[in-house]
Amino acid sequence: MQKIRTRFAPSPTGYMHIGNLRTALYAYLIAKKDDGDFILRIEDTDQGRLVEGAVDIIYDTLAQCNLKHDEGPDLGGNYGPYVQSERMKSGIYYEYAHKLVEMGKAHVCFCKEEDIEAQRQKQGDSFYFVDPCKLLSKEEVKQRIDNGEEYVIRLNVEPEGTTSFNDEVYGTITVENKTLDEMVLLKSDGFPTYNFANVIDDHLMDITDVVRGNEYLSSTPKYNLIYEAFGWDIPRYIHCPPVMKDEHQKLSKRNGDASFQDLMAKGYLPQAVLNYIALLGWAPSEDREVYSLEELCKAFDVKRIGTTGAIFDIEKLTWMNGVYLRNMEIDSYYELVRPYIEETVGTSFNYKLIANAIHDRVNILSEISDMISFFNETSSYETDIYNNKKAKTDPELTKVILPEVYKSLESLDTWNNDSIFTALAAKAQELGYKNITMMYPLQVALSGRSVAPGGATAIAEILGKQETLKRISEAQNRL
RNA sequence: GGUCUGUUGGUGAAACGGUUAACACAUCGCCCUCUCAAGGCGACAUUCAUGGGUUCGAAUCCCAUACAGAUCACCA
Repeated sequence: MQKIRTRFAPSPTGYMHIGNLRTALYAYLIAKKDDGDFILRIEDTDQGRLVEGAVDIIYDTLAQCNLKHDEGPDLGGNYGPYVQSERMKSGIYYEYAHKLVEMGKAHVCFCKEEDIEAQRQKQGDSFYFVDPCKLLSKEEVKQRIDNGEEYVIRLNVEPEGTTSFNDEVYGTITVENKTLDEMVLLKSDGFPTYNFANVIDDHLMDITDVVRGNEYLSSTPKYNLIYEAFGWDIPRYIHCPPVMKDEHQKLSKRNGDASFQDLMAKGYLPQAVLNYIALLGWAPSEDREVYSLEELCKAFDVKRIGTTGAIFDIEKLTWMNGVYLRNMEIDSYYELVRPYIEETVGTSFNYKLIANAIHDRVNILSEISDMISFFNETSSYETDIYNNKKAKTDPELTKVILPEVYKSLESLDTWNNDSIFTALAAKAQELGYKNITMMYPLQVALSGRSVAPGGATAIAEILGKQETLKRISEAQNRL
């Protein structure tokens, strides 16, 4: 069997959007499932849209996601160059376009763009462009070119009959040829059109599976006409449904939607993002959702790609990110979280203890700061924060609880979560309270919050004996 | 407007003519519990856009309608 080769062919716009990343993921999975090659090709023929550093964003994203390409501008390979603007320099597109003319599959056209447009306006929907230049004799064409007249090369299309192709996800699609234009292959400035360059490159690079967004579904018959004109093999097509922002709009830069970079900045993990977007438009055959990249390679099946646009749900991504954080190997987790902890709390506390306290509570890294900021100092609060139904506490009761807590802790020699808890639980029993009645006021005294990450005793352990006692006294003074 | 494609709960989705229409997120309960989480348990679509067929039997097949998206460039 022929080796599978897929490609990711982004244009460097300086923004890796989620739909694009997913297309890259699918292309990668399709190749890797069968030990194929995944190729990166940069499509930068639109010089006007070129953005500084944009190519690096593409490299960085693929690297962060561990989507390793086998060939590309940075790695080289047997099918280079891998940057379209460089390929253009060798004149391949020009040559292939003219070859098609010689073969009688395309023709030179001198029509003015404005004239065609005017005609289109006049005739409306019934418009079908019949190119008078098709009838020109070879000699006349040559002469006009020699005279310096501008021209384009257009594909010949017979208006009769239909063209159909098979898409792996959408099935067989048939269109009438008369709806197909005699598309421009080579522009009057000598540059190829995107569609033409794409076909030439894919063929020259031996791409077996073309993976792209379903917005290309309508133009695929045109692509096939080019393949057929050359007598080339048509690749397998895998058109992916769009990733939507809501029912009506795709996720896009224009709408200010999150890019991959934005998600990273918010503290999402690349693996979680990848896992989540794999599930947008594709469903595994087993009842499972959490997959590593490797596992995705095995489980992925083109046949299970859906046909309808999927709305990007940040809440589910957030949940999944939390799953990744919780499932992480503990030392990696410490290292990952350490900078976030030290950034808001400094190095005066044991970062591992704090990391443990927030382990089950963090879904995205950017939440950490707010979660633990009270370790620096408690924010101001009203005394009615001590009113707690479940703990049956109120400010008055707190006035008697806090001194008891203080006394118990003051005499404690061993300072850790267990010893603190044991001492307070014993005290509670002695006084005839439920544990929570002792713990809740302590939590408030130490954190200034009604809700805190970790129990009161865990917080006390992290703060240390001295700071704990100090905060209890301060809290008493406020009452 | 022409052409192409699609339509299962708030969201992602499964189902390949016969099930009480999986599962996950979210939501809401309960349990656990020193708060909140995490974890456990449970609730949540009499119904698969609508209307017709075909069939003993339809979310699944066919046809119409509605709605949505894509595409109709010398842009990529």
